[in-house]
Parts: sequence; structure tokens; C-alpha cells
Amino acid sequence: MIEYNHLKVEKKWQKKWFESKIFEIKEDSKKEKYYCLEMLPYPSGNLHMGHVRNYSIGDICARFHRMKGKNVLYTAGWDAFGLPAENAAIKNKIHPKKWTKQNIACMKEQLKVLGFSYDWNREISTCDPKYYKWTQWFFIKMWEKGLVFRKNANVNWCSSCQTVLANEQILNGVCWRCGSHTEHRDLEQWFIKITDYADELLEGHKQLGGWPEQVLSMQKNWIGKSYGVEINFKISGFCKNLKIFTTCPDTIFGVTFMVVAPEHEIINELKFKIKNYEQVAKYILASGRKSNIERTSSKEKTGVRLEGVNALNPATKKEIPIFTADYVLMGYGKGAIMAVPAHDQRDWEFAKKFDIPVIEVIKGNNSDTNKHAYEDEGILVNSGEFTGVKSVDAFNIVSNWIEKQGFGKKIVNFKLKDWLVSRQRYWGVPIPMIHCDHCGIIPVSEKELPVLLPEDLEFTRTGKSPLKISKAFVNVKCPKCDKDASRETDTMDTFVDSSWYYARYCDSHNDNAPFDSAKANYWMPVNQYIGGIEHACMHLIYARFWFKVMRDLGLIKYDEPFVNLLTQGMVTLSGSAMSKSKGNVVNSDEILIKYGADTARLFVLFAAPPQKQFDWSSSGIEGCWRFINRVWRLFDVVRSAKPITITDIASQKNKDDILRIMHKTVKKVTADIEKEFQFNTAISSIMELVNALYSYKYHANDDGVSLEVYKVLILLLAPITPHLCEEIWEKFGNNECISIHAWPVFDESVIKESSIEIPVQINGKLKGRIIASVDMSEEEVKKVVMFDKKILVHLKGKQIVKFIYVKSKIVAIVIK
RNA sequence: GCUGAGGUGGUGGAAUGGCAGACACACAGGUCUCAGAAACCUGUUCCCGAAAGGGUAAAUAUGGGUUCAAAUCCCAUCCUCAGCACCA
Repeated sequence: MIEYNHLKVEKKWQKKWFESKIFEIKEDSKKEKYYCLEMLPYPSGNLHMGHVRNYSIGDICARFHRMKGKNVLYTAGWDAFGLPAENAAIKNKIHPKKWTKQNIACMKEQLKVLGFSYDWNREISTCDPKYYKWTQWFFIKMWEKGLVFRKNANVNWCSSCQTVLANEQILNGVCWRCGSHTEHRDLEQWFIKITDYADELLEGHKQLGGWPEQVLSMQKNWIGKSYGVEINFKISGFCKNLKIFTTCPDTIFGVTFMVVAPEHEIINELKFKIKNYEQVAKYILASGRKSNIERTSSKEKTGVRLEGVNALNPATKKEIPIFTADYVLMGYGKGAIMAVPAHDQRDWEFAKKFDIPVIEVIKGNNSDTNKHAYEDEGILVNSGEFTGVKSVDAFNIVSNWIEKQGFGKKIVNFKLKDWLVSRQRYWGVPIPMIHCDHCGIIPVSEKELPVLLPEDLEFTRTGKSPLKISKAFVNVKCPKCDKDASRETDTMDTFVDSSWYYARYCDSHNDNAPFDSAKANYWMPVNQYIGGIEHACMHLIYARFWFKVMRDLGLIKYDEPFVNLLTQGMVTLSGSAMSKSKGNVVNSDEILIKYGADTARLFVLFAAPPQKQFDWSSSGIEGCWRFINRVWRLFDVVRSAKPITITDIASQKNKDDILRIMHKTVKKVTADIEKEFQFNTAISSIMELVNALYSYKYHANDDGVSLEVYKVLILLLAPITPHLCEEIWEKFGNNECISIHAWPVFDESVIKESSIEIPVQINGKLKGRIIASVDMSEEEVKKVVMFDKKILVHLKGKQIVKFIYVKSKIVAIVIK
């Protein structure tokens, strides 16, 4: 047989698959459906090894279930709007659309070269007006349902570029383009009321048994439901109260100061009373340059007292100072806290720095609030009438008292914030709204959709949104009163685009609706969703939310979009995530040319279990390449009279051995792919089968066992290295593609062995092994052990305290 | 800082309470060859030993605990990674 030529073989089969349309799929009520989905990629330009890993996992799942006889939906598309295209436009003077299209073309070519079994007929791109028409349609539906609203929110602002900056465009507190200090600025922006679904998003976790526990746990903490009390603190000499939220109302007697976030409106309202306003304003400006992470993670707490302003502790009736400090965030609770330094470490550190009294109100076993905040349970002290109450009971007792006194009420609070969806940028879905001086905000009428993104615009270096400059875009007539009005120029967050694409795949070309409900109800929910762990919270919560909205619009009948989730670990390069912006990307091109798609796929899956982070190293890829050639050469071996491998007699396999190993391998590979996604161990057991087949004695001399085992081997390998397997399959004279051939089955009775080797431990140390038959009783096993010379040496002159036999696993003897 | 993962030979990893290191990589030695490549064979955690074999207290980040038995369960500490809401 000639040497394996991956370039020729891979091209041949990719062409055959394409021409025969075997991966193009339709609804078929007679067949069980299987929807396999990978997270929508951003077309950055090149496929890197992280992509290769993600899609290899997906393709194997799709191919495996196809061979299992299911009707498999598996396709691809592009999350094509976003900041990098705009950055490229500014830097290289290339239109975002052109840049994006080029990247898509390039990446699509690479996906094809990898031999993924996508139904390309269903491909979508979120920047295609045919797609974003429906993104806009959903936005209007949500507006009609009251799920879209406007409010002021903070943005990063560069005053020299006169533009809003993304977090990523700020490097060490300065603008990426001009290097000047950034600041915060309030803008009226568009929000989606995801918090209306907060409870259901939590409850829905019960239906997500096929999700990793860690992701559910991360989402739970992200949604952050907590029960607490909203309390109004009086400010001396001021008409308005300071509202706070606390989950520990039982510590109210220990409140010795208050902290408001630097963005809190009350600072401005109290301006006339604050004696050191200049100092406060300076602090606010400085904290505006920090990110939330910097603010909350700095070890040294900072802040400024609002001199001349005091609040009143409603429990102790004592006056307490008010500070502003950036460790309190505007986005959580009320943006203000009652600080209890004795029982919150952050407050404790702040109190120590500013010399504020620490009053212990919960006494625990080892509590010493002079040294550290005490955050555990205990007995209330220094708490007036509540002194002596157990802290576990105090939440209810004290919060009832607060409600009765009339200065607070029990509420449920969520960490989850409403979704800020507007962006002051060009390359995104235009928000389909019109501002009319007479009628207010009016949605664009459905028949006018999509609101097209104008393309013939100048990309200047000033950073101003081209949409704002385009008169043709901005100036419109009000749909209601027909007077002059202006079009909204904000575009949508790209997370919006990727919140419903999985439903569009069910019916990608529909011009009359986002998708046909019957089709979506056939394919949805997604059986297997695959993507990076970094999306555990944001994308996976947004998509779940959007799906529930689609359900409430009557478009779909299920509650959850993704039944099973596999979160793959990142492919990193020397420890940090591969990303184009960081410039640490390993492209797939070189590997594909040198070794081919099958080797690349085999290698990324063999290198590590999919959930684990994988630090890139190409060492080992040679071994995968050798393995593929070894499988290829086996074709001749199984048909020849002699094995080519010269091995010592002991390791040679006979007919029973080889059949048992084969059935075992089928069982192991099936379970590894189907249940555990342990492709690395599936591959190593296939390698073991190959090794066994090389050391099989008979091959062509023995009634075709060798051929039978080899064919099963090729079937097992088909989802992983499909090109190689198709080629070998064809050599056997099969006309039908292996890609749609039935998956092999195994026979448990062949796997079962009658006698096995059992290790013997004495006092926890391995001292020998015995051969026993599987169905022996403990007594019988003991007899065998007691006749074993090696074991007896250790037992001589000792007393057996305990004899343990774990069936078919181990013998453990305890001696004195 | 908060939340969630992870730490096993020279390397990737296997083993989820029962033989630590499967399967590979790398390395070393060998067969074939004029030679090389390829292919094939043998060895390879560490320590002692030429080997057979041994380790009564070697070894799964570190220290402690539970158990006949711990990489696996519990507690504490250290380190690495991911996410933290305008990167996608």
C-alpha cells in the first residue's frame, strides 16, 4: 500500500461530503433529533488552536450521534459585529464590513479544511441585515412588553477624543488612542429588564442537570439573590434619607459610619453642606479612573469623609459620619452601605484607617474584634433589647422590629443588574427607535425593518460615531405624527446578537419571521452546547433570558435553550489565554499543511481532557501523526499472512484476547464520548487496540477475525479522524460513506473474564497478587491467599486482626 | 478583593476511596541500512542494586486529620488560571 497522503485524501473527502450534501439536514419526525452547537465565533481573522479544540469536540459529538442514527443539526455562523472591526477601521482605514467579510471568508476556508461536518446551508452572520432585521424586531417586541427602558448610566469617556471608550480601550487608566486620562460620564442609555427574569433564571437551574455544577454555581452567585432589609438613615439637617441595603440587619447597633459610592447622587445634593467638597470632588474624579475590579481589590482602602454631614443610627440614636469610598459600588444594592466594622472585614479595615470606633455586637467563641472583624454566628451584645438573642434568629427578630419602627422594610435583592445594551458605536445593530419631540420615543414600524446600517461613511480618527454624523441616517419623519424626528444612533451590544442565533439555525433563511415555530420546536432545545468556560455567566445568562422571552412571545414551547453544556478549558500560550489583541495566537495553518486535519483534531483532543485548560505545546503532535500512519499500514497487515511486528511470545495476542479487547474498546470509547467527553482516554484505548492488533498472531490465517476487529477500529476512529477512516472504508469496497454508517456495538459477555488478578495489601502496603475466579466467595479467596508463598512470608508469626475482601478488587489484611 | 476551577514523573496526562504514573511525548540503547530518514524492538517516577530484587518511614503543592486503605474525603496554608457586567 502506498504511503498515506493526507493532503490528497482530506481534500478528496471534503469534496465528496460537499457534493453529496450528506451533512445537509431537514426535519424528520421519524428520527430522533440531536442538536449539537458550538458557541458562535467572533471572526477575528484566523482560526487558532482554541477554535480547533472547540469545533473538534463539537464535530466528534455530531459525527458520533449521526452514526448512532440520529437526525443531527450541526452548523456554523459568525458573531460578526463588534469592536475589533471598528478598531481595525480606525487603525488601517478599512471599512468594518470589508474587514469582517474578509475574516469570515478566511476562517470559513480553515473550517472546511478541518473537515467539520457542518450543514453550511444554514450558515448565518449577525451583521447580515437578514439576520439583524430580527434582532431589531425582538428589540421592539421587548419595548412593547415593557422590557426595554432608558436610564442614566456611566460610561468611560475620553474628553480629548470626544468618545465613549470600552473597558478594553483603556490601558492603565488612559485612552488607547491618545493616551489622555479617561473619566466617567453619565449618558441616557438603553436597558433590557433582565431582572424581571432573575428568579426564573435561578429556578431554571433545576432543569439543567446536564450542566457542570461549577457553571450553575457561578451563575447562582452572579444572579446573587439575597434576602435583606432596606433601611432609611436620617441625615441631620437634611430633608432626604440615605437609603441602604443590608443582609445583616441584626448588626444595626454596630453601625458606626456610612459609606456612599463616589457616583452616589446624594453627594451632589449635599454639596452645599459638605465643607470639604473640593477634596471630595477630587476623590470622585480619581475613582472614575479606576475599574470596578481595581476599586474592590485594592488592599489599601481609600475614602474621604463628607465633613459637616452626619447620619443618625436609628437603633442607637447616635450621630455617625458619612464617607465616600470607592470600595462601595453604585451597581449593587443602593450604592450606599451601613458600615459595621466589627463584623465586616472591609469596613473594619476602613474603620482602622480612619480611626472610627468598632463596636462589637455579635460575640462568638473566638471573636476578637480588636484584631479582626468577626463574620460568623454568635450571641448579640451591645444591642439594646436584643442583647442575648442568637444571631441566627436575630435576622427575623430585628428586621421585624425595623419594619414596625417604620424606618425600613424587608426586600429581596439581586446582584444581577439590568442589561445595558446600548453602545455608542458604529459596527453593531442599529437600535430601531425614533426620537420625536412631539410623540416621544417611537419604535420603527415592523414593515420598515431592518434599519440598515449606512455603509458609505467616513471613518475618521476622531472616534465620533459615524452614525451621528450621517444626516441621511439621523433625519427621519416620526412614524406617528410624520413631523421631523431623529433616529436613535446607538447600536446594540453584540451579546444581543448571540442571544438568539441558536434558534435562527433551525430556520436560517426565513424572511417572514425570526424562525418558524414548528421547526424550532422540532430542533430545540440544543442537546449539546459547547464553549469556553469564560462565558459561564454573561453569554449563558443572556441567552437563557432571551429564550424565555421568546417563549413568552409564543415563539417556542420550551423553558431552557441548552440541555447539556460542555465548558471547554481555554487553550493558553505560556499561561495566558490566546487572543488576537494580545498577539499570543497559534494559528492552525502550519499544522494543517504539515500534518493535516485528522492529526490536528486527534492531537488537540488527545493532549488533555476538554474541560481542562491546555497550555499549548506542539510536542506530541508527531506521535499523533505516527499513530495515523500506523492505522493506515494496518490495512495491509490484517490482510497479510504474518504480523509485521516481532514481539516476544508473552505479549502476542490470540483470537480470544483480540476479540475481548475489541469489545472492551467499543464499550470504553462509546461511554467516553457519549457520557464523559473524555476524548483523550477514548483515543488512548483506541491506541491500545491498535497495539494489540499489531501483536495479534494470525491475521489473514484466522477466519477473518483480524479484519473484523480492524473494521470496528476504523468505525471507532471515524468521528475523530474522518478523512483517514473514509479512505480506508472505501478501500474495503464500501460505497456508503463511513460518516453515516452505524456505530459498532459491544457484547458484555465477551468482555467478562473468568479469572482475574487481585492485589493483596498487608497493613496498607501492596505485598503480592493472587489469581482468583470472579465468583469466588470471601472464604475461598482467603484460602487462596493463605496458600500464597509470598504472602505467607509476611504473615509468619503475626496475628491476623482483620481480613477484608472487596469483590474483584482487592484483598486487605491487617496484622499485629 | 469577590466568585469558580486547578496543582500527579523530564513533558501532556491516567487513576474519583482499593495495584499511583494507563496511553503518548521526550530521552537512552538496539534491529534494518553504504548512510540517513522511516519502521520496528527494549528500557525509562525517585533512591539502593550489575541484576534478581528491595524501599521496615520515598513519592500525587505544603502541613494536619478521617479510614484496614487517601491523588481521591475533611481542615488549614501556599501557588496558578478564569470571570467580575462596554473584549467577545
